[in-house]
Amino acid sequence: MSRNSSKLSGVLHVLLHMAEQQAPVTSEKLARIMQTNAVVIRRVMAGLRDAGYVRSEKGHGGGWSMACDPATVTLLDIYRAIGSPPLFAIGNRSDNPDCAVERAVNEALDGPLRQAEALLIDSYATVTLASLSAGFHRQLPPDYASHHRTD
Amino acid sequence: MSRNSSKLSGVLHVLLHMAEQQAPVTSEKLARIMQTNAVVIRRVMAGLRDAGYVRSEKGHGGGWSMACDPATVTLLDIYRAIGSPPLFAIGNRSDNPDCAVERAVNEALDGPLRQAEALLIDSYATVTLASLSAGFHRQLPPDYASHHRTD
DNA sequence: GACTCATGTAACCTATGATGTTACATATCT
DNA sequence: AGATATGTAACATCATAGGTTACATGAGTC
Repeated sequence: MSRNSSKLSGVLHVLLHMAEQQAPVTSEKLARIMQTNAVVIRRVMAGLRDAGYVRSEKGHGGGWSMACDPATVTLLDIYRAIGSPPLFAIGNRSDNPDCAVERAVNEALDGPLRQAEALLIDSYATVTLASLSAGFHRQLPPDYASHHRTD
Repeated sequence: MSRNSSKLSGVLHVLLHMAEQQAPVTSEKLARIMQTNAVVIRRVMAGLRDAGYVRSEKGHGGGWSMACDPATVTLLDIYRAIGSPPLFAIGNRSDNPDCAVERAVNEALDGPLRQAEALLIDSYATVTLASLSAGFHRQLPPDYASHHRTD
């Protein structure tokens, strides 16, 4: 794992796996795929459920399933659904500095940062879950499931 | 302080203050300006010294002083001198995933990330310390020192 | 030479955040 | 009733950044 974790990357991974399944998938199975804990899955999926992108059902035969059309949901939608976590590791030391020097530094750094943020947001807005799935099936046509036993 | 700290922002602040001074400035004074510890200052300045942008002198009258022409040193130079810390808070869960789904996700996220990185790097390469100083003097012409007593 | 001031650096402490884990309540299906 | 799942709080663990102390070294002052 790289040092800068990304809920986004993990959530997308989970979503694509779910989209491949007809029946609901349990947190346990998803956790096995993601090599993490079922509670962690539930935590991170809560945002998607509240946003209406997935559905969760309790009891026998329960689990997680898609509640949206992957062709109409973008990476930006997912990013927002998980709470729009910070994109950048760098930023200003202080948001409202008394020091004029610091204000000048902040201004110089902020412009590019804002541009880069807009670029990321715009890019993610143009990629749908369906196009991600397509890209995935292109590179591995036949038996996608060979890597993860989910049962 | 915002949650994502930035050595870069802090270092630039220090540099601009130093550039205003003729005589060397001690770590203690810089620490007071930055509201931190002298050891932290020395730690972060070590990279700049090794890169030759500043000089440090021991003993009486010692401290930190500029060893470069602010007109020729860019924010990118400084960024690299402090070790090119990660720019982004998001990234891939895994760099070499066995899972084809995860590879597809990574590819989709990586492109925009790379573009955004290039944008930041290019922007910072066009801003010199001198232009930062100029921007600062423009917004506060007369007595810049009123905020920070350094003696 | 003794004294003071300053950096250089290792070692340690502390706070924070991300993630993992346990425990238990609740809902659903057989 | 019993088995299966989610929902969630509470706690444990780990990594990182930042702060602090301690002490060695070098450079001026007297």
